[in-house]
Amino acid sequence: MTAQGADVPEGDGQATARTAASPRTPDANVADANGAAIEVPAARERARSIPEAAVARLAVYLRALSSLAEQGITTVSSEELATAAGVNSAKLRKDLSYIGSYGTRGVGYEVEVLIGQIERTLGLTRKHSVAVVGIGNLGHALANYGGFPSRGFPVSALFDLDDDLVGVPVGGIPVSHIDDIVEVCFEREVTIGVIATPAQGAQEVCDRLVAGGVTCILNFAPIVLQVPEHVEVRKVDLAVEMQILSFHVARRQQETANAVDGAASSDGGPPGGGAGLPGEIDSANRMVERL
Amino acid sequence: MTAQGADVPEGDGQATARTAASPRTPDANVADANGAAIEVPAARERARSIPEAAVARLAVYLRALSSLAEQGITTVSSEELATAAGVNSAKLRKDLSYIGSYGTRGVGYEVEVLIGQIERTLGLTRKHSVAVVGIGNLGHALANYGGFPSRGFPVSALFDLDDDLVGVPVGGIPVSHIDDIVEVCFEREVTIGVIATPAQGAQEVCDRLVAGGVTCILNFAPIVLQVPEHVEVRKVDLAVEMQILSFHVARRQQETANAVDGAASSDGGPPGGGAGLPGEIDSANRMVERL
DNA sequence: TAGTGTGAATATTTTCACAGCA
DNA sequence: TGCTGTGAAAATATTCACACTA
Repeated sequence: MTAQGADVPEGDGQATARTAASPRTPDANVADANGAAIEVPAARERARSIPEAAVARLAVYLRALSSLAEQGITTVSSEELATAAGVNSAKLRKDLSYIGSYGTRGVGYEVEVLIGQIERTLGLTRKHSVAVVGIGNLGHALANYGGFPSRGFPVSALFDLDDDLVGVPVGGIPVSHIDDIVEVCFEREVTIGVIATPAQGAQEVCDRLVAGGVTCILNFAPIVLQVPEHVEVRKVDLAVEMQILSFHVARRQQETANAVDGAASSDGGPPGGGAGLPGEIDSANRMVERL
Repeated sequence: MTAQGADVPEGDGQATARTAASPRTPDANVADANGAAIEVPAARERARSIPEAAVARLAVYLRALSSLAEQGITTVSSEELATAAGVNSAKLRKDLSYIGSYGTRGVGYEVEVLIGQIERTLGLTRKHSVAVVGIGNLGHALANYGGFPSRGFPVSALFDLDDDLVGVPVGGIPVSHIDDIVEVCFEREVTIGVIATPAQGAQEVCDRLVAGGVTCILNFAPIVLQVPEHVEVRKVDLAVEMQILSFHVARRQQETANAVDGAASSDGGPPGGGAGLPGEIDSANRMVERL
């Protein structure tokens, strides 16, 4: 969850994305909105919301569906769509059930309908202005990226610290100075901030984005950002991804080793005391900083 | 909800796409009946039983620890480290318990020791050659990235389709042609392949990487890769991340709206047939393709 | 005394499996 | 007949809370 999900220690908020549970029952849960909303912290009412994990998958389904639509396909079964999305059909059906019942028994789903419903659920029927901070290699990549999704997530602001970069248009948009984040974000109604700066400045940048009214942040910097409750942060961490892959390689090798020898083996872990190769990982951790 | 916690998804949340993952898992550990694994299992057995989610977090702890080490701090309590990593201490302790008991009651953990143990667990005591395929904006960013982690994950090969690019050194390494993936990967013993190509060519590239002996793939292309059982795929999908953020914005707005009005619930779904704005999302789905 | 390590209690996700409808 | 929608069971993951010890 890629990660990302939310780990919420306790607080937890009351998510309320009407699930359209039972076809009928127009309000039903509106009731708890009463008590829950006011009952302070411990009010872990958790109305029936869409599971975090399911939300992430909905985006994947959406892509698969778009692809199908492009191919002119108008109907799909859960089985087919599941395959295209890389999940099993039971999970797919369950996920879709969270947003309502838009399938036809014995037939499947109408591609266009499903696309529309998922878009609605994900809030994609509205535009989300994006600001990219840190126009280094990655920032350039993001900014240049064909004007970003021509629609849906228009990049409307770029920021960097470097004076030589300020004013220079990247991907069609002139770079502004970091000092103007608050002002510019308000002006252009930026909703999503993408932090592609080195770790050092990230928190500061984050604070400014928040001050500028940004409520969603996609963080590429290798640090844990501190943000107020109402701000949502998702982190993309290349180093972590690589390390997870590394773990799997290691595990696999171990398995093989286990299977093969079975005896001999000098005990797990590398020789030497316990400090492994600290220096090695150190650089790995810095890996993304200048990405 | 927590904002912040975004990182470290639970289960899957974020980006893992284990394409051919067989939901199977017969009787995983249960130790291989036949001896062999009874003395050593400490590390081995343990390794395979670490929850996916915990593995991802270990990488995060590692970074926090490295940071502490740099500051000259030699000891940390679970509370402190947890804060630095953005999780709660209970979870952190549980995670650490998966790799062994390296703390001192009443005191905390020795930074260096923990670093060493986590590195070992993640298999970071060995180098993992990386190949980047698709030297577009993102590919450049990855390749240029200071030679990638000077150690740990050296980029040892770059590939692209463009003849004008072949031979040109990027980040110090000359770009090879995609047709030579298999050969070069074997030659340079590439373990991790990073796919930064448009969606179209991704599967093909993936197949070649696998043929070249690559067992881990980090996929930036917006498609679900088909791979054999023994290959591990992790997916980083910008479009998905953005859409998840979008979802949270939408949910939040709904909550506010709900709280305010509270009546007049027009029931789910936009009027009309229900197709939403297909065109809009379409572009969003293509968003990453040329990243 | 302060803080780890962990069994047990919860909470969340995933899978099953099947009733019910087009 | 074929496939969706979903309770309910099973599997995972997260939190609690506390015994235990350096």
